[in-house]
Amino acid sequence: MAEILREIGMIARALDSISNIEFKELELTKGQYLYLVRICENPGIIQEQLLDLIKVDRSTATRALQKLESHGFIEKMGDPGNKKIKKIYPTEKARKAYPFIIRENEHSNAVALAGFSEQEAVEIELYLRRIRENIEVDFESVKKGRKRNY
Amino acid sequence: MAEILREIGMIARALDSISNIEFKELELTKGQYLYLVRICENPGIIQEQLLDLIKVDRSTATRALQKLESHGFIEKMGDPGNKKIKKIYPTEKARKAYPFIIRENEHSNAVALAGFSEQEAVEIELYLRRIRENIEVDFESVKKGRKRNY
DNA sequence: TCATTATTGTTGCAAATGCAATATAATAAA
DNA sequence: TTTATTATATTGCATTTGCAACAATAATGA
Repeated sequence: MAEILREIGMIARALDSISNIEFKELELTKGQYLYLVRICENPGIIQEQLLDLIKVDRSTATRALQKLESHGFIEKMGDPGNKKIKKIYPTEKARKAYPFIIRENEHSNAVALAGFSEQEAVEIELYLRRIRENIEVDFESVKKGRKRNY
Repeated sequence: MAEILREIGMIARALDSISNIEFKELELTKGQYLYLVRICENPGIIQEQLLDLIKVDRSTATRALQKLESHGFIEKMGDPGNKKIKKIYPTEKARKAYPFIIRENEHSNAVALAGFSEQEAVEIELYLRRIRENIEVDFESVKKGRKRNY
């Protein structure tokens, strides 16, 4: 069987590291850009849905969002219809930062896919989506404490 | 242009999270399995080469290796011919843990590639290798402080 | 209805992470 | 040879990370 875990890990760590370094000039610290882009694209999203888009621990998200809020990037609003949830909205400051993040990400994406034909790029995107869909099932269940057998 | 960064990030975080949870029964804490497998497969490797195989910060690696050593998983030995480097070797304890890690990783790999034909699996492995080779150039240079233009 | 379970969110604490600065040895350059 | 530069490894410090435990509301079921 082809081995893809290590390559994916290397790529993800390298890309994340690059982004974290480059986003310091936006006064975003480690990991925050992940939340910021998704909140800008999904204003009113709640934390639990955000977890799904990012695949990170609940508590990590709570803390990251607290920091984003205290630094004026987002606002959390309670919902009168459902007191359990808090809807998250980007501030003007976040919307200002957004294009820079996207531009950086697009650049990294282009670097990553250098030498790929349009055809190949589409193909790998589809492959990755399938892999993500495959693995998120186990992620959910292991996070909930279920044991896998192997 | 196809967008692959987010999928890769989600997959990597999910897989890493699963592994970290599952390797607690080996008394390995977050991230340590990464180093352990590579040291078992490359006995005598030095930290600097390990960074290259993993894509992580120097200082993070130092600390992870210190912990692995203090917990009896590895040994670091100075080289008489080159006093700058320290060769890293797995202990018996590490070699005992190794097969479990591999088995878990192979399982995750199989889950990730569920529904892929042999042909597709090979194809994505090659794609990922190309992407990793593309991105590691930027990783090295950004880590060294060079600014990218975009 | 009322009890049980699931969902959503937060905190305590211990640990990992990573930038910046440092140290030391090896190599290159002057 | 002496100086400058590069390679390798470590540490200080501030921060993020994440399991476990908790809290509060909502949804389900008996």
